[in-house]
Amino acid sequence: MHTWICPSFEKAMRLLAQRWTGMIIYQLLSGPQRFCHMESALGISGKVLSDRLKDLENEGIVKRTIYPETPVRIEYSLTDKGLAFEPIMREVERWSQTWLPSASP
Amino acid sequence: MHTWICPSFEKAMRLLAQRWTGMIIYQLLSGPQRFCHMESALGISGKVLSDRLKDLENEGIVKRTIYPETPVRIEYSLTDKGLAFEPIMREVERWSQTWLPSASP
DNA sequence: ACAGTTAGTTACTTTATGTAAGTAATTTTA
DNA sequence: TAAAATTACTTACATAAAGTAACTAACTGT
Repeated sequence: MHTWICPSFEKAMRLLAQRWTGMIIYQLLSGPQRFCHMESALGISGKVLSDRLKDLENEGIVKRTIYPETPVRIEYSLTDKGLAFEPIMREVERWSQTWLPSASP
Repeated sequence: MHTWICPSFEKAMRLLAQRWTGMIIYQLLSGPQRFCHMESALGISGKVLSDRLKDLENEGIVKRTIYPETPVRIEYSLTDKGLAFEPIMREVERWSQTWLPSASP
C-alpha cells in the first residue's frame, strides 16, 4: 500500500496525467475560447475535448459561459483555480526549452 | 491543424500526461530507489512500472544502475534532466496545497 | 528443502482514447 | 429559396493504454 504521498499532490498529478488536460489549460491561459477554436488549435477530437471540458468544469478549473447572442456563443475560460496553473506551465515550458531543444530542420 | 504550440512544450506535456510518469519522477526526487520499493510506495503494478521506467530511461530522465553485489541490486535514479523536474513538482505541490485542501476526516 | 525476496514478464480484462459520422440549430452563399 | 457551412456537441465503433493476477528465475534466509 502507499499512504506516504500527499493525497492533494496525487490528485493534482492525476489531473495532469489525464491526456489533454494540461494542453487545454495551457491553451486557455491565452484567454477565453470557443469549442471549435480549441478543437483546431489543439488538434484534439470533439469527443475528447467535450469530455475533458466537462471534467475540468466539474473540478472548478474551467468555466463555461453562454452568451445568448444570435447565434449563441459559448466560451470556455479558466477560473482562478485554473489560472493558478500558470506557474506550473511556466516551469514546464522552461524545462522543455532546456532539455528538449527543437530538432534541426 | 495545430502548429502554433511549441513542439518541445507539447512533448514535455505529453510526458507528464502519461499516467504515472509524474509520480515516478516525484518519487525518485527523494533519492535512488529499487523497483520493488517504488512498486509499493506508489501502488503501481509491476508491469506499468516496468514500462514507464523503460520509457523514462529512453528519454534520458531515469538511469538504471546495476550493483553486482550478491544478491544483485538494481537502483533507479534521476539524471540531470530528471532532477530538473523539481521546480515543476514544487509548483504542482504548491497548487495542490492551495486549491485541493485535504478532505476532513 | 521450503518459503520469501527481487526484478521483472505474460496473458487476459477493463478503461481510456481516437476516428468518423451524425445531429440540431442556426447562418451564409449561390 | 435551396444548398452548403458553422457551431457545439453526441453516438457508435476501433484501437491503445492500464490494471490484475499469476508466473518465472535467480538467489537467500530458516
